[in-house]
Amino acid sequence: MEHELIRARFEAFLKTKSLKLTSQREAIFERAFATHEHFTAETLHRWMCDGDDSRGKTVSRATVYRTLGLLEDAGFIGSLDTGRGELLYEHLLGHEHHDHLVCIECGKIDEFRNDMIEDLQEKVALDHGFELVRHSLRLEGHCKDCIKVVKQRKAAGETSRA
Amino acid sequence: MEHELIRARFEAFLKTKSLKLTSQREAIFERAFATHEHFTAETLHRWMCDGDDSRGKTVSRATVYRTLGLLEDAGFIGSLDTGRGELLYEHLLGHEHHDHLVCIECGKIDEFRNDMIEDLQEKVALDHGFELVRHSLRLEGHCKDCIKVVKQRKAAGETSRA
DNA sequence: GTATATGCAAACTGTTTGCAGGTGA
DNA sequence: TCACCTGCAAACAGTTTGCATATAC
Repeated sequence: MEHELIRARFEAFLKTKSLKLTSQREAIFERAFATHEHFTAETLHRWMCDGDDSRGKTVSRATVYRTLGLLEDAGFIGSLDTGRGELLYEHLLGHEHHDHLVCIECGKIDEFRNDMIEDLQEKVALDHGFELVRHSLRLEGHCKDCIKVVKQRKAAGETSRA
Repeated sequence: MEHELIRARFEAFLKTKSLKLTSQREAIFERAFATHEHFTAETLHRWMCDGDDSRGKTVSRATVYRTLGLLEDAGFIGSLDTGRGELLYEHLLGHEHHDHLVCIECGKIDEFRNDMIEDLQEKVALDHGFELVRHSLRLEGHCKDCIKVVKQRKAAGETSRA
């Protein structure tokens, strides 16, 4: 989806909700859609404070959290939890639904979509009398690059716990 | 699996790790395996303080967290995040691997197992060069009982945000 | 003009940690 | 005995909130 179009939708959304188009909301929105990575609220805040954004507009932490919540409610961005007490965001518009592969070694995140899994989930929900609203599927393991590292470490003799 | 057997495994585990069988660890272990519900560290702590446990042994919050971590590392219990900054535990022994259906209305948690989904996950990981270590799949929606409630609410006129 | 936003700092939640004293093997 | 544990309270991270001030419409 074109950036212009997404931007227009954002403005329309604010209008219909009688929310104001403030410079902060604009900056946060732009920054969130400028990246194709996943990011935490904290990361986004840092990006904006560090002037990594050309506009150099700084925004308070509170506003970042508030605005991300807003964007999520509106469906512009989605969140997935890292499994360790943090929320990762990603923009959704212009992006098909997908699930994630997370490398537990280096943190890399890959995306995938598998329609067969999606269909089976629907079926499972149905069988249990559930009306499926959303799902979160996270596959965790070692990515291509880390598999060797992990193997080497094992070969070098275990010193790990558990 | 028999309780006695699980208990024996727990003691064996402690022994092999040179960990001590303290009254606190014993009490936490027993309490965790006495329930078939999912629970948070906080909940378990409350259960124990409230003397809901016949032994009335109280244990500090810190020890509850430490012991649950221990039990998780050892594979006695598993954790799933609620999606909102809390960890839910469940005991694993005598319990096949399964995934969860969560009602976003009443919080009810159902379990399911679908081998086809499991296989497809392996396939996806393989296709991406990942070595799969674990996964977390959470289906969220409205359970049988809540579907009506939600419908009624909708019929009664939307007052919700977003 | 006024409802809505913002920034700040303080509050909150779930969890972890340092340390002095206690306890199981 | 002595390494390992515990309880406490303080520290932490991520996030939310109350309130006075600022701003979009």
